[in-house]
This record gives sequence, structure tokens and C-alpha cells, in this order.
Amino acid sequence: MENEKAVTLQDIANRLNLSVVTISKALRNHPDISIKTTKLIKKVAEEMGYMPNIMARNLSSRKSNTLGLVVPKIAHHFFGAIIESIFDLAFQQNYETILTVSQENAEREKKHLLTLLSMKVDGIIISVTQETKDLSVFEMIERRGVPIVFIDRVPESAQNYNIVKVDDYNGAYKAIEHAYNLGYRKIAHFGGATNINIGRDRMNGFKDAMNNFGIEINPNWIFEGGYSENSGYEFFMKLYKENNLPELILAVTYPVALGIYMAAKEVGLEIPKDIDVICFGNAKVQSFLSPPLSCIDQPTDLISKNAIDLIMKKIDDEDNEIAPQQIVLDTSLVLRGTCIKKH
Amino acid sequence: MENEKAVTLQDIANRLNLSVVTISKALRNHPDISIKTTKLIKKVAEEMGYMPNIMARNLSSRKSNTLGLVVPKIAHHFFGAIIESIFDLAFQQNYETILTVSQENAEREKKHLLTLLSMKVDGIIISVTQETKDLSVFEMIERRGVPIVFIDRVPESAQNYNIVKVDDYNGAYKAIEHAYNLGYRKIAHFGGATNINIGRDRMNGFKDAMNNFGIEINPNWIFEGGYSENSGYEFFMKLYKENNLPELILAVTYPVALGIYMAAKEVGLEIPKDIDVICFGNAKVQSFLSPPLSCIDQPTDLISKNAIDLIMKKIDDEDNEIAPQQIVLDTSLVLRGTCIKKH
DNA sequence: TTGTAGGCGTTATCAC
DNA sequence: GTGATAACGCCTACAA
Repeated sequence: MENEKAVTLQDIANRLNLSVVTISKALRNHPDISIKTTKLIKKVAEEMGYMPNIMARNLSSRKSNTLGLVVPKIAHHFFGAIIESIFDLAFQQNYETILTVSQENAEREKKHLLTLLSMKVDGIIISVTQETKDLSVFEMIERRGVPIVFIDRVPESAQNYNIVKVDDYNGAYKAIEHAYNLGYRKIAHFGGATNINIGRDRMNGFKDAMNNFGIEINPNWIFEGGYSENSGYEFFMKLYKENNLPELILAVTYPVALGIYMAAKEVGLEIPKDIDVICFGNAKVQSFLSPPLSCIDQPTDLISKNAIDLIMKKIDDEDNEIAPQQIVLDTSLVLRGTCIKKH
Repeated sequence: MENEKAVTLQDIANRLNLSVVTISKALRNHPDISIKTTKLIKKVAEEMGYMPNIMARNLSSRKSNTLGLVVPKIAHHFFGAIIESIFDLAFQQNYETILTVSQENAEREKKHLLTLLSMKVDGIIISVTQETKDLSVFEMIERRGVPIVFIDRVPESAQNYNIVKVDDYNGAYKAIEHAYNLGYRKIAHFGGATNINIGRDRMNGFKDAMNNFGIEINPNWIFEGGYSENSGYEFFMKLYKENNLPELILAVTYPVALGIYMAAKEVGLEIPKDIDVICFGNAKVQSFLSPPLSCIDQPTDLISKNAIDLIMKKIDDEDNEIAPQQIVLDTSLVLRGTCIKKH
């Protein structure tokens, strides 16, 4: 069974007794070609089922109209929401987005980044893994002149790159302030790795708030671990076995909070009566958990919007005259069935 | 600020006084080149920071090592899980995956499909929108010799394509059988569009089970709508306003069930006491809903695994000698806090 | 074991 | 207004 061969500009040119160049120009609405010819060419191209070969086009034009997006995970609400809106916004501006998933693995991330470079994307938006420390790839990307924007997660030493993130420090601070007013004094923080900003800033906001309100920080209640359900589960179980549970846990992400829910259920402890929780990240489904989970909301749509705007600006700025920008968005406290009163 | 120019094979060749072909072959471990030369070339390439231009490579080799993936949504658990595992499996086989989101819009889907074709992907995996009826694009893709595999959702008239799906009919049947044994007789189905298999098969499984067990089907309790939270919410509200609520609702997806949770909460009805629910689709978080949501589990990992295996087989089968395959996977009932007893 | 020639499909440049 | 020519960076086939 023979496959149909793809129609090329040459085929159309042959049929019409015109040159390849004329066809190419006409299809791109180049003013060189008369309206009449353009119309004819477009009609014939349509008839013949012409489809541009994007590889060839990109190779020759040195422009791909493509964005690279690197995230640590897909199946987490936060990243799902970010990806969906970035794809949408890019599509509206006629950009294709190439998604790549690092699975929280720095080596894999680096490999993906190199692939994106090889694919000649016009810009890269990335949320790094929790292990990412080595900046050499990013420096190389910069040197190559490919704009890069960090969203949400930024390596500690990359604070002068283009960044769109959330005010994590204040988010944590506000949560602790709220808990303090509720009367909570025994508060734990299940935090993330502190080599990236979200872990560090949330930790700092937590600690500063604790200190400012004169609450003692119990080092056994501070964890610097991961962002996944497993982490939440394990930290909780550790404290439970030590018989050393706090009254309230500030979880660094929604999955961590879910891990806490799992663990508490398993050992027969009731939230929020026996142990209370609040977390970063606002998924719609949190309203339907038992109990509904309160959180520090991160505005995912705004993050995406700002990231796209920024990267487009950078792509247009061919001479690289615009200085890197750091955009910090506000969080807000969303109170539901947890962390609303002390038990 | 001048950008670093990308290193090409030519640059390496110049430096080593060898031909471009030798470099190209060495970097691809072609047996033509001696081990010694190959080693040297690789070392120098590394030093010079060489990165292949994938556009050029694909253009000349007519192979992209790239898969196209089209889904209707990202931020739904089912698709998130599918995407994550497909990306992972493809990556392990050295394939890049280009994801594209149709947003349940058939026109957009078609556009994406054409783009993927233009990008010369080696194969396409797709879960269609609920509106997709027109098969012409798929026929064209076939004619072009690009393998395509449908997962989960398949247009009615495409049943002889490559398909990996779930036994939706039996899933629905089993659920109704279970409900019948519990004593339920007033059962509604919030279904999907019936022009694609998942809506149709679940509906048929539902109806056949109802008939077989001698339960009367109330047409006012049958909806053929959508797969989103909105649908669940609206259908529920409609019945509520008519004061015509059933005892149990079989929801076509987890988001639809979530919509029902939202609506019930809003009007002060308690699940499962006042109204009971069961749905297709198993997200981990369903265990933590209030009440924990029972479901008909669809094995997402197995779907992805089978889809990748099938597409790879098709890609290798250049002469197109293997007949299209339809793979149907079993579902299982996962009982939690809903649909476990009649109230 | 290495190199030469030609082409993949498109676009940029400059001439007609 | 239209076209010839030369890239873009790489690969295949064949020659040396």
C-alpha cells in the first residue's frame, strides 16, 4: 500500500508553470505577488492538499514559532492549570508549545532543555525541579540568545533572570498570622527543598511570622523535604510515631496536604479536630474534601498570562535591550473547613 | 550584545580537517568511522558545545522521532494521568512528544492535527473531542502513512482504526448491577455525547442493565450532555428544580460527579443519604472527598502502555502490513463512601 | 576508513 | 510582478 506523497511548493509550481518562489510568497501573502495570482495559487494549493513542511520552513527562516515549556510534573493540579493556560495563550498568538516533563529530575531537565534548544524553540518557560542547582545550562541558553522565563520555581542563584512568581513569603506569613489569631501555638511546617525559592521563601515567611508573633519554633516540626503526597504522608507518620504531633501543619503544597489527609485517615485522626492543616495551592476539588481544605491561593492564570507576555516581549526584543524582569504576584488566603478555629 | 552562534558539523569539520560527513557519521556511531576517530570527534564536539539542529536532521532523514498527542483537556485527572505516562514511555524510547489540546473543540482539533502533520511527527495518539464526527482528517492522515491510535474516545465511524479503550459498556453494566443488588430502582444517568463511544457505550451498558434487571428507565433522568463539572452541576440543578431527583446518579466522568457534589452542597442535600453517586474515572483524591466517591476505575497506565506499544509497532511496520487493532481493557468497580448501601 | 555529490522543502536576496 | 540562485544544517548513496 503506497502512501500519498506530500505536496510541495515545487508541485504547485509545476502545475501552474510558476516558480517555487512565487508560490512561497503568495502563500505567505507577500506584497510582491499580485492579488489575482495569489488567489489562484491559494486555491490550487488548497485543492492539491498542500501543507507546509514546518521543518523546512524553520530551517530556512531560523524562526520556529514554538515555545518550550518545562515542568516537573503534570498530574498535579497546579501544573495542570499552568500548562493548560500557557498552551491556550500561546495558541492564540499562533505559537506551538512543546511540553517537556522533568519528573523532578535535574538530569532529565537538562536533557530536555538541550532538546528544546536543538529544536530551535523561540523561547523557554520553565519551572525547575527541586534539585536544580546548576545554572550552566541556563547561562548557555542565555548566551545562545534564547529568552527564558522562570515561573513559580526559581533556583536560588537565578534571581536576576526573568521570573514570574508568587509572593510565597507573604503567603506563609499571612497564614501563620491567621493561625496565631485563631489561638494556634503548636505549628509545624512541612516544607519543600530550600534550594529553590518556593521552599525557602515559604520557610522564611513561616519562621519570621512565628518569631514576630512570639511562637516557639520546634525544630522537630520543621521538614525540608519534597512537594509530593509521599512527603506529606511520611512526615506525618514520623511525628505520629514519635507521638509528637502539632496542632496545625502548614503544608508547602496541595499534594503534601493530601498526603497528610491520607495519613491522618489511616491512623484514625480527625481533621481538623485532632490535627489541622492549611496549604499552598488552590484546586477546585479542595472544596469537596472532607473537610474542605483551606489554602493560600496561587493565581495560576495570572502566572501564565504574565509569563507569556514576558516571553513574547523578550522574543520581540531581538537586540536584547530590555533588562530581565521579576514579577511577583500576590497570594490570598482562602478559608474553608480547615484552619478556621482552634480545637 | 551578540549571541553565540550555534556550532555546526561544518565547524567541527574545519577544526579537525575532516569532512562534514565523517563528523556526522561519527556522532551517530556509524560503523564506517574508526573508534579512534569517533572518540576524537565526540570529544571535540563536546568541547565546542555542538548541538544537532533537529530541524535539519529531520528534514533530511525524513524521520522525526516525535509523537503527536491530542487530548481534549489537560486539567482533568484522567487526561493528566494519560499524558504523564505517555510522555514518560515515549521518552524512554527516545521519542519526543508534542502535546496539543483541543479544548473539546473539533475545529481546533483539526487544526492541531494538521500542524502535527506539518511537523512530520512519526505517529499520532488522539483522544477526540465530544463533537468530533468528521473523519476526513483521519483518512488523510492514514493516506499519508502516518500511524494513528485512538485512545479512550473514538468517533462512532472510526471503529476500524487502531484503538485502545476501556470496556465502557460492561463498566456501566456492572455499576447498575451493583446498584440493583443494593436495592436501587430510581437511577439516573448523566451521560456524555453519544456520537463518541464512551458516551454511547456507557449509555448502552446503563440501559441494557436497567432493562435486564427490570428497572424502569425514566427519560427525564437520562442526559446526554458533556463531560465537565458544569454538565453535572446543571443536570442536577434541573432535576432539583423540577423536584424530580432520583436516588442514584451514574455520572459519565469524575468531573461530572464533582459537579453533582457542588450542586448538592449548594442546595443542602447530603450525599449519599439524600442522593447517591457513582462515576467513571478513578482519581486518588476521590478517597478524600466528602463522602469518598466510588467509581468505575479506568486503568490509565495500561491505556498509555498499550497505546505506545501499538503506535511503535505501527511506526516500525513501514509497509503497513499489520491490520488495525482494537484493544479493549477491563474496568473494575472501586467502592468507597458512595453507592454502598441504599438509604 | 574517509570523502564527494546531491538533495530534503523552504525562504532571502537580488536580478530581471 | 516574477524568478533564478544560494543558502539553512544535515543525511543518504556512492565513490575513492
